[in-house]
Amino acid sequence: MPVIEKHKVDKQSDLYKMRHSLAHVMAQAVQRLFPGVKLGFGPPIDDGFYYDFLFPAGTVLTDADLATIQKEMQKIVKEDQPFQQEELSFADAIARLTQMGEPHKVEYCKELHDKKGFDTIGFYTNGPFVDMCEGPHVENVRQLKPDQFKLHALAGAYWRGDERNVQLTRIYAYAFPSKPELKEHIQNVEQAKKNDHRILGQKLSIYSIAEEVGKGLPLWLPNGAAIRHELEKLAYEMEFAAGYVKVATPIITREGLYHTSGHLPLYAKGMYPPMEIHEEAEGDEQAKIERYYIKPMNCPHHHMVFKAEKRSYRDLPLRLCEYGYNHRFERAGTLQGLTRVRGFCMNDAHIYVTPEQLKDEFKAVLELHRKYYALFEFNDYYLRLSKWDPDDPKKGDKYVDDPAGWAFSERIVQEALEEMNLEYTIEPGEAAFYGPKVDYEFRTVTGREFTATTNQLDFCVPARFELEYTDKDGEQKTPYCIHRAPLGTHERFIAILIEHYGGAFPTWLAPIQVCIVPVSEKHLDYAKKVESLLRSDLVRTELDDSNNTMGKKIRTNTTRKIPILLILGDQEEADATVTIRRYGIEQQDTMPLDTFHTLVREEIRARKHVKG
RNA sequence: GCCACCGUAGCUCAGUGGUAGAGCACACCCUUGGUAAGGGUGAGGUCAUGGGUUCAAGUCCCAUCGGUGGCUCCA
Repeated sequence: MPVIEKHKVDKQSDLYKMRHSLAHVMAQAVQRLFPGVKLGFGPPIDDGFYYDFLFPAGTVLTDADLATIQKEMQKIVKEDQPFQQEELSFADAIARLTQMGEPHKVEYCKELHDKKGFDTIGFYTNGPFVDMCEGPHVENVRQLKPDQFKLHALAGAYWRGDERNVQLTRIYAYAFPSKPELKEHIQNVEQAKKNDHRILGQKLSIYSIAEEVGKGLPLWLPNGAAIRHELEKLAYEMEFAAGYVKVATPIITREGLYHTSGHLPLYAKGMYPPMEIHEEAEGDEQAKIERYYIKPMNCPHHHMVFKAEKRSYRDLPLRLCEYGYNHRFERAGTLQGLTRVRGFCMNDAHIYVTPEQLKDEFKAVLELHRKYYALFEFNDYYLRLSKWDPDDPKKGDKYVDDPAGWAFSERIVQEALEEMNLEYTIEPGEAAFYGPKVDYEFRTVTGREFTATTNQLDFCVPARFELEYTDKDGEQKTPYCIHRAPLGTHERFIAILIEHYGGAFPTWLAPIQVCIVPVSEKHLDYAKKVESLLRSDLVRTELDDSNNTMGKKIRTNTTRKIPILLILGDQEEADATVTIRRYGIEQQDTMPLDTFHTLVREEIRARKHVKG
């Protein structure tokens, strides 16, 4: 099955031409307002376009300048500027770009010629503006509308995305065929912000990040901890059924282990610096220093668990699982809510297998994903198969040098995907150091894409740890290892869940599952009876005994998105019934307390999602 | 880390150099209510932190800390 193409762009579409042309108009406007500015790239993107500029030294662009540039653009599109295309020989192109004083364009032009084999280079001219460009464009800037675009963001962007290069100033703009479509997009962006896990996470008291604790180190409030508990329970049940065994390993560890694993020194910058323990050795002036690191991953520890006992082929597959707490020193600027943090808890497992078991076991992992994702009703994600890049000149630093191992591993993983009938993209050069991987990619409501879970085939590290099992023939052999984390980390996964459900969780996952609303204080005794009945059955129940009117209590607990409200008044108390009001469902229902008790228990057990 | 913006009560925010404000939330009182906001009273702030300019700084300047968006969707 199908290897799918991501980001397929129709360059001949009117939308593409329009956005691309507007990018040129923006560059022209910027040149008018800031003489001496140098150009970077300026492509159309999903919701508009951007252009990168290098401003003359001392010029700092601020948000206020965006409005000015926008106005200048609106003037330009009213002028009569036809787009004219021409093809220049490579030598002429270089001469022209040099004369224009565009160093970045010269660099890219050379690359097009030297590496991509272009003989001629395209240029587009509209009015006084000339750009090296493959097009296509609209015929005349008059076809562009002054109200179809909006400059909205200013950002630093390194030339070619490499921080060793000069930093350019990027201006982002939205652009759509018409003003109403632009307006709609802006409204959608606003709406999406309301489902942002950072907003809902605070509103629903799920997590908090305190400056005093540290950036990227979230505190889980009781509501968030309840969700974590449910995910761990789910994982335990699924993994237990699939033959996994749970292990537990420490958070700090002596440095030697990370030399064995290869994390040191290669991955050191991604780890918190070591703790040093100074020990006076007896009769020795020299103090010994022992270094401990906080673990960034669980694999070395699981390998040590494997090694703790003599293993036989009869023990395999050995599936060691742990919700392990890891810390990584992520760059400050990349941290974001729960999706990018420095401390996280991973739904990790390492599966040790013989070569014969490898494919089936990898398929079983993919099957586990399928079950989880069906339960959560996820549909907005895609799979990515990451391979090594044998043509990469720096492959020696990036990948273990074992072409046969790569060929075998990649074949196994790809066959597993095919046999599971899954769609995926292929990303050459994105593999892990020790093997190919299959990642599940999600998008946040704010449009940022990230890896939710990763599954890797490791044909290398077990040997570094000298992991062995005794095979049927009595020989000592090294197992393959599958690293997998279908539920990712609590942090990212709960961020996904918050946005996926818009904070309105299914009952089993909801931090508060049932909230009891007594009609008046007279009904508190009955309400307490119902509360303790449900709580004794582990239903997360809360009683709203506040001195508020009923309407207010319903409003308050509805805005908390609690899945089930129980209304208890004279009627219910007299008949030993409850009146159920579900989140997002108009229709109310009154039923005997016993019936409700059974119903809610079953709904939670079966992890049903009752929707309106 | 780098670029831009931001930081005022638990939360959302107003306050453009001259005595720190509102709504929600919270506490207490009245109200004892039948399906999305009953009424009253009160408490709560070294205006992120530190330094500077000024007769005077939440407001202007600098630094630090923290947050938000962005840092190859490539002519």
